[in-house]
Amino acid sequence: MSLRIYGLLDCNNFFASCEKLFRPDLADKPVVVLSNNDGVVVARSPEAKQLGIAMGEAYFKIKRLAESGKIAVFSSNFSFYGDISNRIMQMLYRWVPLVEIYSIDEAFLEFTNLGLDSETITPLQQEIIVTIKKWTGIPVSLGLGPTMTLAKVANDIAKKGNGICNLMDKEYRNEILSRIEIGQVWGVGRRLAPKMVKLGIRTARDLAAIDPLWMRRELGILQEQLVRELNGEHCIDLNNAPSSRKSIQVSRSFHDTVDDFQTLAEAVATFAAQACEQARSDGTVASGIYVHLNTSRYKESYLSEGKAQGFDRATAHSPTVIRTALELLKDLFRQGTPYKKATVILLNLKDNAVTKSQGILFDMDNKTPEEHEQEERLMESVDYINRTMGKGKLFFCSQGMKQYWRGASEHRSPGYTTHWNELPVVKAK
DNA sequence: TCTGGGGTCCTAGGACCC
DNA sequence: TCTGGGGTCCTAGGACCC
Repeated sequence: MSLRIYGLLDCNNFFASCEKLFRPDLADKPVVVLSNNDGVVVARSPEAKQLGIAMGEAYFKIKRLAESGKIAVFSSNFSFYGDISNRIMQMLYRWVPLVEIYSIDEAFLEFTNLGLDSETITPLQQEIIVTIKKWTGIPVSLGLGPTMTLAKVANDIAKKGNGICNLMDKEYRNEILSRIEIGQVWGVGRRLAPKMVKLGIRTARDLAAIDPLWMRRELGILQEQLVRELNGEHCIDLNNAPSSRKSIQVSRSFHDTVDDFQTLAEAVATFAAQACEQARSDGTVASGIYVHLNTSRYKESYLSEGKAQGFDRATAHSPTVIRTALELLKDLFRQGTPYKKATVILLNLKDNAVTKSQGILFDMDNKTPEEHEQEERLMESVDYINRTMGKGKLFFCSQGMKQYWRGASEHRSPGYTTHWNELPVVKAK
């Protein structure tokens, strides 16, 4: 068994970098991207970071700066970012056969058994980040290590430096780990960090020095793995199978609180329909649905409750799912409550083809196979129309026309690469 | 003033079974 | 007084990630 080599590639300030792509005038200017509803900052260009704008800062706090033209502000434009992300992810297979797309802006790469040595690996790292920048315009960084956890650490270092870092060497690794605060380590969040500090673990190096079995008893199996991974012992494997997600979640915070049933029902119906559309496009069906409501987390009277319901037969049929969602909503709804957010989750998703083949045995919904067939064809037509005529052309009346719950998105950039009529235009002089 | 959205996995506890 | 010991399955909640 040869030593493993993992890489983590991460796009720098991804959303902000995307927004700069087709706006050369913003090349050296501070750019920030806002969350849904233009609520808070979710991405910042290096220039914006330098101005002291924090991640998660409320938009109203920097509105002045934006209006004076000191910073450029964008609402998030996920279909655009998703498209750029795809281009980058596809490129990675030029260099490695095994890729795990970890998030919209990150991927793990496996360099094991590619015949690389300490001489050849750095030039390859360099080639990857330079080529991606040249071909897509997005700056990326690439960290290497013998485990995925160490590749993550390496990436943190790479991002702060010249874009590459290699932690394969044990001595260098230990030196780096002693400079990484415990809360920075992948898998140590805001709850675990204080616990670890109490146990005297302040840096990643401290954590690596702990007896893994003791850690298992103290904090659990994941933390045991973490200790081993930091020591170069590989526990977590690349998951490069096509992702088969187990749930689909659609939720939104409302710009203003919502206290009437009708508005809430329209939102919940819309989320249910969106989730079903996603499931159908993945070829999956849900065994159940969960509806959740909550008021503002930051108010004293914080209320957060949800309810689940199974289906007689796993389904992605919008009308059925919407009906169930609205029944659950009726149960949950409390008159006079200022709701801030609603969530719909499709649970325990299964492959539609497999479910169908077993369907005859387990059907409990009293429908004939022909009726199921009909439902499916109807959904196919709806999806077809929405795909070709534009998203949301066809919808269910329970979703409502007014959709008061929808908030602001005032700074959305054009769909440069995803909408024909928003393509950038090259002007000839 | 405002304070995102979408996932995964583990753990603990109860029900139930042999 | 004593009133087994496991195992599985499910769910809710907590923790983490980006």
